[in-house]
Amino acid sequence: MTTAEARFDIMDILEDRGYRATRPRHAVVQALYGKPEGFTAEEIIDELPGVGRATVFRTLKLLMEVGVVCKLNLLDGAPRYSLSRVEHHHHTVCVNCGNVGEFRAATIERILRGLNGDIPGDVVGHRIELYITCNRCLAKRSG
Amino acid sequence: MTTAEARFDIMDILEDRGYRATRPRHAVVQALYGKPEGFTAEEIIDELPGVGRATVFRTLKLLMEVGVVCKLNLLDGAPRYSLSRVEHHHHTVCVNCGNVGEFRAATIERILRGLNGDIPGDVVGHRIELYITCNRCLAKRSG
DNA sequence: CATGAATCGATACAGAGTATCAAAATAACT
DNA sequence: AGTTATTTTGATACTCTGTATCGATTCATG
Repeated sequence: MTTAEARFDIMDILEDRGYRATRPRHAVVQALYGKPEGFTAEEIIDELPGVGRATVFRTLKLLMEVGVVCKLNLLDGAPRYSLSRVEHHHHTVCVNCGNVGEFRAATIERILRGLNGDIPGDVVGHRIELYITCNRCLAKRSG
Repeated sequence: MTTAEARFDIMDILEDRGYRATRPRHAVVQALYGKPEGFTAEEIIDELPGVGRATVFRTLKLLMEVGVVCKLNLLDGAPRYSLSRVEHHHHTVCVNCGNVGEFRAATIERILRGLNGDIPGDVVGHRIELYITCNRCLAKRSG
């Protein structure tokens, strides 16, 4: 799937859910494609001076609602967003530079489902974050 | 371990690391023992009018540093703190009432360690949150 | 008890996100 | 195309969570 195609896919998802495919939303979605390793809301706001601050946050919230954007926290709690590439996944977060990646681990999903009896309630979801030092930061450090 | 003993343990941990066992810190630590299911910073601040806002946050940060308090986020991102009872653990968070619990799952730790080859970097830590509807909320809902 | 370091409280500030609301864009319907 | 109803937008003020600053206080030590 190319970037352009993917972008229109996302706009289609919004329209399918009854949201309008407006110019500001297009702008935000397009900006996200330049951020394969995660981004902050402020980054997007700065890159799109024509789009209001509130609209950027509203659009990110919308995209999270429809499942194409995830929000996560760096180790120090700083918020970071990430465009989802695969359906169900979890995140690696570099503790050094903050870059975000995705990974899947079906075994873990299975274990978490099996855990249900040990948990005082009904499991409705989960979140896993792997904190790493990414290869780029490792290289920089040794080089 | 009783509450009182545990409380002094925490103060000991602080002293062992070179921090002073002051009256405000005692007050915060004691307050946490009344919150077995998690708490917000604001709750503690309100309960301890004699302790300054900044000091409560400073103490929570200190306690996180020495590993006896964890900070986590509800599904909506609202921050919540939790006193740790066991060494390495993860959290259950009720999506309805926000109560926090702990669980351990050695199998998952093992899998995550084994994942190292599939991850573009060095794994330095992880975080797992199980979102649940807790038994109390289930009971309320059906009752 | 004097001295210096650690800690405190008050307060101002910062970062991230939301509420409000009038104006603009869009869709739907003649 | 023109009118109307609805959604969305941008500006701005505000909230919430936490931090920086700084003079005053407390504490450990000699």
